[in-house]
Amino acid sequence: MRKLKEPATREPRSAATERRLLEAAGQVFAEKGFRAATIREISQRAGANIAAVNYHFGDKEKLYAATFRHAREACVAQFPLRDEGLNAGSTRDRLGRFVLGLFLRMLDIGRPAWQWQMMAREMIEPTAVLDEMVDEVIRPDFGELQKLVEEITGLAPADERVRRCACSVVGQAMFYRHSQPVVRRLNPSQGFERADLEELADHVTSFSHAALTAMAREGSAKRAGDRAPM
Amino acid sequence: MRKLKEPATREPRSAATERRLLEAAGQVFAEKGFRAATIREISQRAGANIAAVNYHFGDKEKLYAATFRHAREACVAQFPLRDEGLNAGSTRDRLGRFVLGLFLRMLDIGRPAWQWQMMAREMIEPTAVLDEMVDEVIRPDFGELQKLVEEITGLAPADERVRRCACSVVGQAMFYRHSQPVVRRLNPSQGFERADLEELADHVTSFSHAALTAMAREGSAKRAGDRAPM
DNA sequence: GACTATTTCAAACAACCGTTTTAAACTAAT
DNA sequence: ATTAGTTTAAAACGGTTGTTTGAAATAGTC
Repeated sequence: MRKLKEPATREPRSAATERRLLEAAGQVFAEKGFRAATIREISQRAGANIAAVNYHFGDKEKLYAATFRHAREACVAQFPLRDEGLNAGSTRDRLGRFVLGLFLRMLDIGRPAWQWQMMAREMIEPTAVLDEMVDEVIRPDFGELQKLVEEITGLAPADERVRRCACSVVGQAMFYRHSQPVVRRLNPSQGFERADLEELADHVTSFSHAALTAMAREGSAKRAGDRAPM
Repeated sequence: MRKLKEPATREPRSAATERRLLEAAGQVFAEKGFRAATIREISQRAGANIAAVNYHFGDKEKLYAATFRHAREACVAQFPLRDEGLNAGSTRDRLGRFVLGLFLRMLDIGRPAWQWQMMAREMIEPTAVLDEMVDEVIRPDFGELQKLVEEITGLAPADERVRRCACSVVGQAMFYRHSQPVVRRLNPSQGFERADLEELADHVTSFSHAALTAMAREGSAKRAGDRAPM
């Protein structure tokens, strides 16, 4: 049935078409969505035969899962949010780097543009690949942000306000991705080049930092008082 | 060809099926998306014939546009964000009412649940109905929020920070709608009942109000200085 | 009550989808 | 060169889609 020997030297033929297939599938899935995307168009863009998808990936769903995983790994590798070097500096600097990383992941023009479009589609019709992404990327990154919020506010880890503040930070950045068509219509002069993203990240950072430090003041007043952390 | 007289007394037969068709179409479009939704299922749920859609609305796209418009008008009528009575109280109270209104529009269980799912789809593949909604609903509501931000911060209307702050407020609330699958996975205990929405709105309000008042202090320091409002 | 316009119904149409099939082309080791 | 194994190619198969058709049923008017 299958080949038993695995030379593992290099994969010259089939691996190349698989890569072209993944690349084309990412673009088409992002543009059209899973249902509207056709294997015929994907194969055509990849310069492969119609049967190539079923031969290399089994069926359309498995191609979709493989494409999503491929995109996620490329994106995370390009813009890491948790790294040893990211723990240096003041809490304000660390927050700024986290927010800028979010913006670059989501909106940096160039290679991974269509990946977040697939992510947006998963928000509407979640499949198994979303669970995978939450477990392996989003939850750890979100935990890192929560720790940062705890440091700035002095709130206890179990305090629900920590999670809500982290949601507030992420939500501000996410808005420019998931509501981009509205943003572009409300403010056509808003650009999304690298410099624009740095400006937006700066705003979100100072906005959030101001809110967090204010919560630190009021939180410390309450912490000694009636509400006991769980 | 067509009827020339228009009695306009009442439309007993065809209007009823049109309404049932719109209702069913909203649910199916939200669940499956435009492409995956089938006229057969819509007609079946509405208790109408397969040809009814093409007879009453022309084709599938026109049914989609009509459905979106129908949903938008119902939602805006139920939760107005700009009203004479909403201008009373402190700026903090007005901000709180605006944010709570946003949450109720987006997440209040019951009737208009699927409408925002259609909105989310428009964010991915914008059509002409999005332009219509931006012009008639979003831009006026957003302008109201901008005026509120100007009052709290004391910034000039032309200052870009006003728009960015308004985006920060809206983005926090929008996060719980457009990233709801992620929120539910990150925090399964997060509820979306009326009481939960009020809690979330309270958090977003105080978070934003703190950031805005902080910006008011630093803004007034700068306003006397180098940067002149345009 | 007959006549006309409007609405509903069942059936069929052409087009497109994902998938399968079968054979040809290619690679690489004997 | 031959042979086995892997990859590509073209064509066809069911199945589903939006839309159209033409007749039956219903409403309103003289």
